[in-house]
Amino acid sequence: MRILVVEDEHRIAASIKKGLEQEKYAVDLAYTGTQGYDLASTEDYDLIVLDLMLPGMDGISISRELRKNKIHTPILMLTAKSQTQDKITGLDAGADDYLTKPFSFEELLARVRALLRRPKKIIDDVLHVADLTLYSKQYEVKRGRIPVRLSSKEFSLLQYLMRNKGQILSKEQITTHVWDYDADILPNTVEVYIRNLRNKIDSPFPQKKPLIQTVRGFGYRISG
Amino acid sequence: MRILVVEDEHRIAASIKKGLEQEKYAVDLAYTGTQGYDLASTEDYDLIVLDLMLPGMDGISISRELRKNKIHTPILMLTAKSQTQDKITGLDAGADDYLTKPFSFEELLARVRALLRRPKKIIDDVLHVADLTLYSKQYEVKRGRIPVRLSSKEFSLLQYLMRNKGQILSKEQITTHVWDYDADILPNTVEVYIRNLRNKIDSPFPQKKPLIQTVRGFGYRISG
DNA sequence: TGTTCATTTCAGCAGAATTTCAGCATTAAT
DNA sequence: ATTAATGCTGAAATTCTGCTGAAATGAACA
Repeated sequence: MRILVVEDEHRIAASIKKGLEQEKYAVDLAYTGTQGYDLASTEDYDLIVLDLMLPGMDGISISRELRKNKIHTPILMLTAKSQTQDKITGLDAGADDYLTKPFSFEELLARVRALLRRPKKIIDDVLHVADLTLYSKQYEVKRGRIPVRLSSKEFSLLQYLMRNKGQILSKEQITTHVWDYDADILPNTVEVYIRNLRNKIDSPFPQKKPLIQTVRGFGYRISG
Repeated sequence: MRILVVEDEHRIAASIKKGLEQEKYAVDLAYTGTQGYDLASTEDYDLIVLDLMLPGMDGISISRELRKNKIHTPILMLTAKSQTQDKITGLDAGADDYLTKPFSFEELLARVRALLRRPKKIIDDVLHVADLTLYSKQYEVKRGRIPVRLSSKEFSLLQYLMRNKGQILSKEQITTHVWDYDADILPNTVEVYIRNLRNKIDSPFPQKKPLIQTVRGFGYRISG
């Protein structure tokens, strides 16, 4: 799957690229509107992630021009504020979905997958690891029959771990996926949140095998 | 009997159309998800045959959106693989039956007939949560036997909460559902309306368990 | 025009969540 | 055994969220 990211803020662009590449997508970057438009109209992408405000040629114009030229690559528009008007104009211009900054990488990924129509992602509404269950829609987590109360960050982190159960996830991977792209998070923060999670899903059940494992030097993993 | 078939593979779509027309059904075709959704939400069909994988908008989203908008036309979902998980998700999303590809036309016909025979579901006019009752047509709300006077926004908000009872609804979800699409509403407005509702349906009944719950970091939920 | 009611915003507060910090513990490598 | 590096922990610092009383705005209507 090839994805083109058109975003003038290099830092954000780089962070998106990195995250998507970890998900095994092939990512090209463009930093200006014109460059983005040229690539989009000459190369064959599966998805275009398009910033609304760009030097050279703004996102809406690009979108409109591409559609006019019968290029129907799905477009995910990034907009700075939740300006309803922007959203409408963007969708009018041919964007397929939009995302309001700032967003966490998981949100971006969810939209990307939706646009690429991966049926896989539809499945993960309810996640299981051993007797731990996470209901994404209800924001509910249970160990066996016991409900577990989590804060929203704790919830996102657990969700990310469970979506990748059995896999070792580095602290860096965790921060790029669970936090907003512009969050400047110390690795220690992840450690603290891991501890919080353990205190809520492992420590209260000493008779059960702990689910969250530390893999020294690499990261963390959840498995049953 | 009017049937809408949403299927991107033209060959399959044409074949279904032909077969159904031989059975004296009136058949419309849509080749993309968005087109399908538009037709389904504006025209009055007796049945929708919906492919799961579609360009533009997948079957599950269409299904979910239609149900959300109180369109209860029976849906027969066509799925490529016999993924149980897909089926469950599909049923959750409001589909009434399934058919796994590839199928014979006779199988399809059997399901179509079964679904058309079913008595039409009655739309939920009267909503209940514990002893709270909301009469949509009458714009009337009662806690037990006591009538409660609500403003129109309060009413819409309560209706939305009750239609999704037990589910956590974020402030953003609430604003997009209860307010006009172009309303630019602060999250605080939702907070204020929640307070108003509480003052009318919970606070006056201190002996009863409050129905509206805050789930910090996620949103609000009504449940009995 | 004024009055009333509904709607929306504002500003301040309290408490919760998030993040950092500094010291300690554990591990792996010499 | 010594030493870095890495991870863990309690607690403090900071930021964020939700709640609230009250004010501003808007709409309906006499």
